[in-house]
Amino acid sequence: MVVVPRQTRQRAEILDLLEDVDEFRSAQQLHEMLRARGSSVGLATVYRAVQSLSEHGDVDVLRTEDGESVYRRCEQRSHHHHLVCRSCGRTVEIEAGQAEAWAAQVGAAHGFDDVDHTIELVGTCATCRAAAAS
Amino acid sequence: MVVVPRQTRQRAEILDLLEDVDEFRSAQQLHEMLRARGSSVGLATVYRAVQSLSEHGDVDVLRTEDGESVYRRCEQRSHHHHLVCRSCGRTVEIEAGQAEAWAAQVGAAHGFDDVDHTIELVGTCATCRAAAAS
DNA sequence: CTCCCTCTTGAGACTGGTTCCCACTATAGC
DNA sequence: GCTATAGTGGGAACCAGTCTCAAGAGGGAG
Repeated sequence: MVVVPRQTRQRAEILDLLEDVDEFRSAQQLHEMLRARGSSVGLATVYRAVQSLSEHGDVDVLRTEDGESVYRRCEQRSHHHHLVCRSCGRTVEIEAGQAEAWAAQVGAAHGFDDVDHTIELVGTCATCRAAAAS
Repeated sequence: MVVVPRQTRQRAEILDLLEDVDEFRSAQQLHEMLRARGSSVGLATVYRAVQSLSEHGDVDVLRTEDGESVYRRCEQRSHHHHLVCRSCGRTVEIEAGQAEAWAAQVGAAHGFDDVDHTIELVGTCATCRAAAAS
């Protein structure tokens, strides 16, 4: 009962773009980047694409501090978390087995079932720290 | 240089309300609840109040899945995390020493400094699970 | 107790991200 | 190729949250 999205020029271009980008980007940024590349795709289409991609697990979504959704194509298709540089946006995908075990255990201790967790790390990467010290 | 907010009827009423509420609520919900109680406070004022309260650490803020900010008066004034029931909103404040140590360690391993973390747990509490099984 | 400066309030305008609407277009199975 | 059907796009709509600014209140000085 899984619906496979139809293959269109627009979706292909959005996927292409996501391949080339390594940081989390908002739908609007992606839209602008597409126009800059010379391909015209509607903003609504970008939103639809990233949404369906994220539902299928092909891109990861994060909410920025000001509530914007940002998207990124991740290497690992399995469940993982992110360590993001607050200055340059560089992103490292991290395993969180330990933290997840902890989450499950804490949930169980309080009688909670089906415990989902949100774990994200934000810091300053070595490069940016060096740059700031100049 | 810390500015103490002036004491007004509106702020008092908002604090009062927060005392009586045990789940995370949005500014809009709080506003409605105030009107239901018969006290008229502007929506903008509710936003201003919860914002300043959260800056002073008097209430905790969470972002819901759809990007809304929700507020709750917490027992612990020190840094802590939450385990929230996805069905009834019941909230347990939890210590996360283990997870925090892990976060700091992972950050350091990748050369990141000043690593902040976001850790929230959502599950189904025992009461709601029992109710669902009926 | 009063005055007055200053901070706060509140109604409504505004912003910006996101979704909806709907006529038009392009895809894919036949 | 044809056609049913899903996808597209531009603009309107939506909604949480912020801003504006005139009117209202708090609270220290006198």
